[in-house]
Amino acid sequence: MDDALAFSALVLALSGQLVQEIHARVSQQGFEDLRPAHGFAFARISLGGATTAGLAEHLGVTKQAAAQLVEELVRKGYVVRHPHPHDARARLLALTETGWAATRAADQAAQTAVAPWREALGEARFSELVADLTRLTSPGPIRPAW
Amino acid sequence: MDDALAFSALVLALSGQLVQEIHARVSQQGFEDLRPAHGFAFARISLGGATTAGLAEHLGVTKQAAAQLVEELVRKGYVVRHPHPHDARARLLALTETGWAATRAADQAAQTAVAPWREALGEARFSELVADLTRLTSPGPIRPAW
DNA sequence: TCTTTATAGACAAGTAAGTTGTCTACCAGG
DNA sequence: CCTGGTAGACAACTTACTTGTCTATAAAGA
Repeated sequence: MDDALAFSALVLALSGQLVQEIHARVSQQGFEDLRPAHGFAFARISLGGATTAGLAEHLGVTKQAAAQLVEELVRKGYVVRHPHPHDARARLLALTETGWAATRAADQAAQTAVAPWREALGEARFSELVADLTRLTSPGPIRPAW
Repeated sequence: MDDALAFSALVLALSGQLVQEIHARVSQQGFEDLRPAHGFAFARISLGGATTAGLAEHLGVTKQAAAQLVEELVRKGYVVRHPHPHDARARLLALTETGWAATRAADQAAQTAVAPWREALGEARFSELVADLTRLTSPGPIRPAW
């Protein structure tokens, strides 16, 4: 077979489509100043205990880039910096209520975007696919495709 | 269920992984001055009849961006511009022998990158998945995820 | 045939989101 | 208490685009 490139292109197209769809719905809910990358920052920050440097590693960017992103999110009111209890150099990141609202909006948008796949595959095959994805996809930084 | 965001993240991670793996192998074959985006340009140009403006539409970028990309590929010896037989404004794009060699390398790299999926799913389920992808993924411009 | 409108591509400048490089303040292990 | 490592800030630079404008050519209608 030689549909390997086609398969890759399709997966890339699908991921782009999901990202775009989620982003569009989140924007529509009033969060127009957020970009797709912000969602992955929110996901990390919402777990608690995140610092700028930790976020940088999670996102696979330099800490300078992460610092810029955090600064932007703070300025826009989605994130606050708290003093770190055990390290005077570091700041603990946390979501504001607005940040949580955006996170909930993204979650709902993702459900809607993924719904066609759930339907098309059926719940069983969908779960299998998720399992395969979890197994075969090496856990790495969350980054745009290139 | 609320694994919709997780599913999206996994698909994104997978596409990034495929792109990176293909890119790495192509680089290793001696094409170190190519980026992932170039591959999609090659794919369009190899079909024949491509112009800069047509390429721009295919890639989902402005024609200025496409012109820069073409200029770069010409400078690096992967692409040549021929006069268009019926339109004195346009130039027909074509791959050089080096361009074809890079295309073949990418194809082979994709096979290798996709092989684990073929094995894990089995040929039948893999084909089903490709069919589902083809059906559910709206044909759009080939772009990085964001 | 002439005029209008659209298109291919070039040239120039601006922008977004990263990068490298350097610095200070603070931490932790010997 | 010194020495090497880390968190984050500040600055300059780079890349891969963008918008805006221009000329030459094409195509279609009066």
